[in-house]
Amino acid sequence: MTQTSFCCPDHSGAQDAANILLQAEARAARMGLRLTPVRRRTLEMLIAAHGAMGAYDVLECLAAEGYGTQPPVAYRALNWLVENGFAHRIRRLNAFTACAHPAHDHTAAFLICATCDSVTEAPAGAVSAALSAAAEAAGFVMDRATIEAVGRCSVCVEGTA
Amino acid sequence: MTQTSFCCPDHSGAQDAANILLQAEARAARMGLRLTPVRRRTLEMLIAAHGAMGAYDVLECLAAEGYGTQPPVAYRALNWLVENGFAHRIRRLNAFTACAHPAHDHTAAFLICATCDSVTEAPAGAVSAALSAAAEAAGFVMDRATIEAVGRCSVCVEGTA
DNA sequence: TATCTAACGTTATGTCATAACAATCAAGGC
DNA sequence: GCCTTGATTGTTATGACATAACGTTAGATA
Ligand SMILES: [Zn+2]
Ligand SMILES: [Zn+2]
Ligand SMILES: [Zn+2]
Ligand SMILES: [Zn+2]
Repeated sequence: MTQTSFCCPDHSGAQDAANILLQAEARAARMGLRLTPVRRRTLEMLIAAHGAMGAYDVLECLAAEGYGTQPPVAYRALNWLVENGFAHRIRRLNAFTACAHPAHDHTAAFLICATCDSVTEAPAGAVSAALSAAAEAAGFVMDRATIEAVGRCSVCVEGTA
Repeated sequence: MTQTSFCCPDHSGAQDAANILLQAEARAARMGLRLTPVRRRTLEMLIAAHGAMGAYDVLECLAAEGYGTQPPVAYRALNWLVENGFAHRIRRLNAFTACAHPAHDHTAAFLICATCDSVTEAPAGAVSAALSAAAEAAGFVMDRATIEAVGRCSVCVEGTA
């Protein structure tokens, strides 16, 4: 796997795959987090997938490479990656995707294309702030958020227009 | 069922249950939508539940009242309600909730309390606008969105402080 | 080395959701 | 009225997603 950049316009501004992995490794070392073989391989898969993967897709790959063959193996690795900021869960798709910016903590928003199924991580600072403000108006203290938009990506909009 | 107002502070500003149902009926009539017995009963349940209900919870109630006993019965009613703006789906909970403002189309945000499991629908105009803007910056055209915050509601914050 | 804990793997089960098809019902044209 | 047509409701069966519980292994600690 020597891919050094993404292939579609949706990701023109994203870090390339190798760079994402480097950021993740640096962060794991810095925080004393154990990026074990299963976890690391799972993360590599998510990065290479260039989009969202279901837990059972991940499991299939892991099993083919000699790791465990049962669902908890995939779910444990995926949940650990999510909890530690290396990946995100896309609830609308019941799927997971590698974080594009694992170097720093952040709330992410996802742009899900209804036509080509692509998933793009977008900066959600302003959105998160607006949501937090709306919550505060109701006396609600926000810990974390799920923010997902469904529509058409730039490629598919072009095709339709 | 003659409840005319909600019981907890989280909903102090919400329309009361009967009023929500009236709004929904008016809207159905106005738009020529068929609020059939199963659909109407399902909506009433969601309103009375005063929070989110899983599809299988709904199914259990419907079955007990003489409607169908199999999952598609509940899912069809729930999906119809969601598609036509009478209810919302809470993805984080794999559950559904009655729309608090069925009179007009809107993007909703949900405040999910991690302590007491309450779910509150909050106005999401500003949040949706911010998300739409972030999407547009990526050339993405947003159709609809899932916006859910997890944290602690005003009641539970009080208790902890 | 002895001990402790995190991580891994398994079996088994639970929960959520839909495909496919048959029966029924409401509305419009004859 | 009677038939056609599409929407709605019901069923059986299956698929997809996720976790509980427990034993084993591997790394760290003393
Ligand atoms: Zn991220
Ligand atoms: Zn697309
Ligand atoms: Zn609503
Ligand atoms: Zn609460």
